[in-house]
Amino acid sequence: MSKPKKLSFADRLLGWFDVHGRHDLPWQSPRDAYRVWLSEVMLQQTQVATVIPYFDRFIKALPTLPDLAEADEDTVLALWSGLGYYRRARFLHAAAKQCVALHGGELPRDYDALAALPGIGRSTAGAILAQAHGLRFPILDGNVKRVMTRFHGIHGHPGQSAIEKQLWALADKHTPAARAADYTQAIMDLGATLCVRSRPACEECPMSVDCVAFRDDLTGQLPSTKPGKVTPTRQTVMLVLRDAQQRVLLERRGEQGVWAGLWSLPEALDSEDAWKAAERLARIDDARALAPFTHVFSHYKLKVEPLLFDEATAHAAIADNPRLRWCDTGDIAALGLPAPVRSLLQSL
DNA sequence: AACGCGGGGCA
DNA sequence: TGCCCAGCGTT
Repeated sequence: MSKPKKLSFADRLLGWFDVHGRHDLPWQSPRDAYRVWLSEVMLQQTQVATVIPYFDRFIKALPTLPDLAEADEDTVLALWSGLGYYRRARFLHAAAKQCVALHGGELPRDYDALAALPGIGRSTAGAILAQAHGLRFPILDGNVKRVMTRFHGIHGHPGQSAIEKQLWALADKHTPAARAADYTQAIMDLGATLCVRSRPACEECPMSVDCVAFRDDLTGQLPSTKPGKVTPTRQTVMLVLRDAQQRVLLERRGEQGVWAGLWSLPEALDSEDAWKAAERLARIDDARALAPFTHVFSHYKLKVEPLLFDEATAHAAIADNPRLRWCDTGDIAALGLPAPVRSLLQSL
């Protein structure tokens, strides 16, 4: 006796959808390509609840694709007003005109022709073909990405091309030949109502029995967040000139750029430059490298190599420079210093 | 205040 | 190819 065959991803999802899915969205009835297209473009940027009134208003004013093509741009933009991403409204308008000019006033049923229209990429083309015509095409919007990364336990930011490729393959694998329209709506509904970004409702989710993220308690880590931009690393040598009274020479930074206006240490590009710079500031004869450290800014990292010049004797000339001053510990406490510089000086 | 959203456009 | 952008909603 053979075991009962395990339900496929699509079958389980569709079973849930029939009971709990959304069946009364305005673009579901009547479900034509123009309405699906409009809803998809609006939904690229905005959630269902917000989209509905905009969709209703838009479709009432411009009920068919030729109506949109003939409308003037101001009308289209006015109907879009409040949704943001106005370039999409312009693409929508331009695509409608192209459909009138090239495709008999209808959206093409051919994937390549559809994806060639402005504002329609792979996912939107798939959604239109699946939802309006029941054709087996996958979609990969934010909902599907979230469901796939969690269900399969895919680590790595979905924006990375390798991850995205993997997600497309999984989205395609799970898309059934039968009920393609319902499946497309079902997976979006799952992502929008249960498999939400924070605090997903796994207890109610029909897919959790086979979901890797649920099994391994990873729903909080998946999908992986966008990695911080690879920040460039810059280097600097900070000069710690200390005189016989243990005072340190501080230099006020310029008004532009990082740490603007703060008191900091004189800097040099490298250790060779550091000697020259130090000799301009004081009479010195000995240097000792201190422990280097890296300071992280939002947009770059700064590797700091501090160089200590002890027993420095100030040149008379620098006394006249208001941007330079010899400070003892008490002075330093009262001045605005960048945190890493303060910390460096305290460690001396 | 930071992040995410699909697709287009640019290096 | 990878990256930046748009404008608003969500967290």
